[in-house]
Formats: sequence, C-alpha cells, structure tokens
Amino acid sequence: MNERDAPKKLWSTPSWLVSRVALRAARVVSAQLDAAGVRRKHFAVLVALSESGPASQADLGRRLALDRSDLHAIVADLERDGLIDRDRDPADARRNRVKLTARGRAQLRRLDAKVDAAQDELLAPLTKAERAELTRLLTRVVAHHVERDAAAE
Amino acid sequence: MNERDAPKKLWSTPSWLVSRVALRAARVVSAQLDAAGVRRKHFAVLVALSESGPASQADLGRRLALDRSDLHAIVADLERDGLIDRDRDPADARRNRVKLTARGRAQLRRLDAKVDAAQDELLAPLTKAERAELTRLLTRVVAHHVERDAAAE
DNA sequence: CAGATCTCAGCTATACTGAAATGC
DNA sequence: CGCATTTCAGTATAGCTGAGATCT
Repeated sequence: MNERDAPKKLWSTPSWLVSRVALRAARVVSAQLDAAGVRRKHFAVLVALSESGPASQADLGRRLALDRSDLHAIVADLERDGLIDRDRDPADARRNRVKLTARGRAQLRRLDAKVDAAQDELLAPLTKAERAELTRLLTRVVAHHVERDAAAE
Repeated sequence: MNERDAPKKLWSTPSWLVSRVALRAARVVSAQLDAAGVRRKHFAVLVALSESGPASQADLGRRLALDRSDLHAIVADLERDGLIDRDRDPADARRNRVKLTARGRAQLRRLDAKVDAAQDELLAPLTKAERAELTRLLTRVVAHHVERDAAAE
C-alpha cells in the first residue's frame, strides 16, 4: 500500500498530479543543491543576476515571483556567503543594487550542472521528445496565468 | 516586470515550471474548496474513502502520501464537521476505522464539481488533447518515482 | 503629497520528525 | 519481544501580510 494505490480520481486530476511532481522536483533539486549549502530560491536569484545583470531586490522579486520579505533573507544569505554584492543604487537611493561576485558566478556554474542533473532524475521515465512536450505544456499553463494576473493588474 | 520576465533558464527548467504550475493549481483548487470550508487534503481523504470504503488512518496516509501526523488533524476536522465517522477496528484495536457519513458523501459530490471546475481553470489554455497528454506525462513521472521509492523499501 | 523600496515581525499551510501510549 | 497504529509536540520551508523608515 502506497501512493500508487491512491484513488483513481486523483490519478486523473491534473492539479493533484502536478502537486506530486512538484514535491518530487523540490526533493531532487534540493538534494543536489544541499551539498553546496544553497536552496532553490537562492539559485533562482543567482540565475536572474547572471542573465540580466545587477537588479534591485524589488525587481528580482517581481521577476522570480518571490516575496520582498523572503528575498530580503535570501539576499542576506548570498551576501554573507560572498556570492553577491549589495550597495545603494546611485540613481535611486531607495534601491539596493544587487550584483553577482566572481565567486557567485563560479558557484552558479557548478549549481547549473547540479540542477541539470536533477532535471534528468526528475524526468527519467520520459524520452527527450516527451520532456520537450511536457515543458511546452507547462510553459503554456504558467504563461496563461501570468498574463491573467497582469491583465487584472 | 513580472514573472514573465523570469530568466530564460528557469522557463526551460521543468522543475521550476512544475513548481509554478503547482502553486497555481493549489490556488485555484483552494479557492473552489474554501467556500465549503474544506482543504485539499480533506478532499483527498473523502475521495479515498468514497472509492475504497472504510480505512485506517495509517492506510489513508500511505495511499495519499499524507503524514500520520497531518492525517490526525485532517480526520479530526472531518469528524467535527460530521463528514466521517470514526471507531475502533474490531479486527485490530490499534486501528481507527474511518468511514464516510451520508453527509460526507453528499458533500463530496459538491466538492467533486468544484474541483473539476478548478481543473478547467488551471488548464484553460490547453486543448482537450493537450490536457490528456499533460496528464499522461505527469502520471508517468509520478508513477516512476513511486516505484523507485517502493523498490528502495 | 502619493508611491516605491527595504526591513522586520509575524502569520498560515505543507511536509516532516521524535517519542510516548497502546495493541498485535 | 519486535512491530504497527494513533496521538501529540515540535521543526523547516514556502508563501504571504502589516507596518515603519527612507527616499523619489
């Protein structure tokens, strides 16, 4: 008796399935990142800084859908570990300008490989084409809800 | 600036996408169930009891992948609301025998419709065929990890 | 002035652990 | 005895809220 004996109704309910997959995803990704002492949100922040350059905390929060409050703690962790630098934005003194350090950049390269390995572990039973299709469908769902939120202001 | 401006790297990372979809799923389902004063886990327990008849808490926990501790609280809620009955299992006095009441059965019918509506809301941008394909792929992923856990004992 | 940003204290829900009491 | 079940207390993380201080 285990999860495989869950009600048929749930096995055909996308919201239940996606929650189960999200839990597995969190586990495999966290397991990969744990050794580096980094959590998933920390990784997301490093990725965003690497891709788009320095940003304010408010900006990072909006782009990554992270709360200002959580972001505050994450950025403090990353700064303590020397992976990012923080200073006042000279153009707008309300903002903290957050940027990757060389050490953060190097750490991100290592983390990238670990996160890629976790994807492989998560999607092990799927072919390459199926993984692409799953990614496409999930992307469409997320995009739809993001646009709906934006339309609602 | 919002989630749509998240790093491209994340938009192509299945674990990130599936977490975002799971959050949206939790929101739309919870919104539907809130009015009835029921949460998602409560719904899952009702579904399991309806499909397979009376069960012990340990059994429900294994089948629904819910912790014994959480299940304790859920079952207490459902009993307080008159949706389930609980008594000692005469065949094994360690077990609580949990079963649906008539009221629970009636409530479940209403909740079923609400959860179905939430699926529609969640998967709005997808065609029927795409929804079926997404469900199939997610099922394969969950089943894979469930079997792996079972094999590891 | 209204509005944005950062910080801090706290909240709820979810997932999980340890241990005691009871019964097989 | 070892093992299963229930109950209870407690932990960690994610997502979120309210409010104050500061700045545009």
